[in-house]
Amino acid sequence: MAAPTMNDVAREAGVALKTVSRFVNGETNINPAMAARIAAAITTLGYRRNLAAASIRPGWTSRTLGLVISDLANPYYSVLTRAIESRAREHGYLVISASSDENGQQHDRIVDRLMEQRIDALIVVPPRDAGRDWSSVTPPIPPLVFLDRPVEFPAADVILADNAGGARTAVAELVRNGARRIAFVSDDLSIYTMRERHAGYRQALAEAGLPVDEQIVTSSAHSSEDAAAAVGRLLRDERVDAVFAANNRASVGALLAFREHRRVPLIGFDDFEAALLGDPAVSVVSQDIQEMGRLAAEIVFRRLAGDPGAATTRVLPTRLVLRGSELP
Amino acid sequence: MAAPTMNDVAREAGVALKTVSRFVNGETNINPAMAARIAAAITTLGYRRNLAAASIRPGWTSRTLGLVISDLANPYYSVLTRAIESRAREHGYLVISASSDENGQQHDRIVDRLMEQRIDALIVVPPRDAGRDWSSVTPPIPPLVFLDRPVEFPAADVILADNAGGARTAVAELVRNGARRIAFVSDDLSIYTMRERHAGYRQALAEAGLPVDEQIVTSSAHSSEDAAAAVGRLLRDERVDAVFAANNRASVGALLAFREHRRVPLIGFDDFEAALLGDPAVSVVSQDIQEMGRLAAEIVFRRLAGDPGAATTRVLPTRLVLRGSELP
DNA sequence: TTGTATGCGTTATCAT
DNA sequence: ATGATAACGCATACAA
Repeated sequence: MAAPTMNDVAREAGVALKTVSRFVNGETNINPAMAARIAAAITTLGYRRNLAAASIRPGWTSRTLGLVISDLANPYYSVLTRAIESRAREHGYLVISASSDENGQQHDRIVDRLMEQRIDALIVVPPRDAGRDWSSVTPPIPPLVFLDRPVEFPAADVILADNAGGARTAVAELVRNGARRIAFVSDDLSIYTMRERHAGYRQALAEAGLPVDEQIVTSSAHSSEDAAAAVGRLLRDERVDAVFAANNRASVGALLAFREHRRVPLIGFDDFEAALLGDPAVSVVSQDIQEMGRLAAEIVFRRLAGDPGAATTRVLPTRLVLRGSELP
Repeated sequence: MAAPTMNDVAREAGVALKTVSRFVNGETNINPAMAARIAAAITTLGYRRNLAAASIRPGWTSRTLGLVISDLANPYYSVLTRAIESRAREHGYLVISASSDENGQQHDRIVDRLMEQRIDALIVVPPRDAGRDWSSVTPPIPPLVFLDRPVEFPAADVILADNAGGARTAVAELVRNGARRIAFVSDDLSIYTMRERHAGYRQALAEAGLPVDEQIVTSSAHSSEDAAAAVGRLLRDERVDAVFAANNRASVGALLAFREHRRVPLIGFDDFEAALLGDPAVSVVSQDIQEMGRLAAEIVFRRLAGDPGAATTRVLPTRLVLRGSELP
């Protein structure tokens, strides 16, 4: 009833345990006759090797990656996860992913559990509210890559997007098209990416010699419904003549609000499926999420292969995709 | 340099291995003084237990779930995965998920690997092109749940959505609003859900006494771009007076085509983010994906708790959400 | 309450 | 080429 083991196979085939191990591990120096007997025994018994048992041997690992993101239900993270998963499988690795919901405690519990599961490497999107103090974590620590948000931890590689630069370019474009009073809609500014995009927004205004008015900056748009309500309020200000939406939820919210009030020029951060369906289609600051995932996996496997180089920080460029919604 | 083990902790604390094991497993009968020494040793050494090692002991498991879906980048599956992940964590379980890309070989490799990793249970969306012949898989097999598509395997539970019924209701609604020549747009009919929705479409037409015209049935819409092109072609037929889109990609494609040609009444299968942004908003047959994930997890943990009941097949209802696009 | 000895399924050493 | 035996990190009878 219990799962058959190598020992069972060895007995069934009338060979020694070690020979089965050799066969299973694809070693070549093995008598064809014995190999056939072993193969037959494996089939009749329905034997499957136990990788968990194998992985506790010195020099062996779980061939498993840990990934901690904010929320897999958000397309941004699911596309990212998919990209990492694809690369991982090319290397024979499986991915264990889990969502922190931006909750520091939940994040920490997940990380602890993944470490106990002995994942070979860890890719982490740090949660909004701090989470674990990495600097106090004692080695050995598996290869560690932070995504999207920087963390003070010398041993880890970091991959960021050019959030500030992308936002700045987008807002400058709105200004170039004649906007003078541009509203800013984002999720909580305690989130690094939101802060950076907000900084880019302010920088663009400053460069254009335009004033920053906190009345038209709102950072409470967690869902698209929140964002729709917020933009609705902002549009009551007749002088608001454009909107910069700092994430895809905010963009969707702006579109919803436009339906009920009035349309103004809009650029959003992050591409989203519905962007093409707007009339006009929605212009966005696009980041290459797949590239970020690919790069994270590449770094991880380079580290696992033994690359001892100093930790790196990569900032990926963003791209302003103009589709019409930026125009008055 | 290597990760510290229980033995290291025991030596550091000056106690026996077993006492550390007791402490780590939260047993109570333990001398407070020793407990303190052990706690200190764990901190200084940075000890973390090795769950992989623990899991090979009889009676212990990996506390890990395997999940095989089609494509995590598709919002349908990412929401599903997220729902399962949330429930799993409530039970102290981690989820290893992987995408088959509807490829039978890839699916089988993933399943094999997950079994070798000794996941405690397996949740599977069977791939389009057959994949593994489950009936030939030898026990013991972990608790197994098939999602979205039925499989001939008596030991497994199955959760389906009412694909045919949902499609039938939607098409009937289009008919009720005066449509007489309704185009059908779907992904490949080799996919079970597409076949079922197609059957519902035909049934509704039959019940309305309307003819089925294969000229306006297209099943090559894998992406929204494919779907847009297909719908564009269909709309050249002046008499096409409505579209039923059999999945969310097809719905998006229809909306794109409407922009370039003409708008006709539309109902889609599966809700999608952009549905609310259309003008009019897009009516859909909505399935409760979260409920499906929740239910899958519930069944799994009931089986893991030892429920020996016969395998069940659940068919979840769909809901027709009318938002305006169904009208002429 | 604490410790000793044994085994889980696997791979590695070293002999044959 | 094959096999006996030890070891991986952990938990559990069982003894003390």
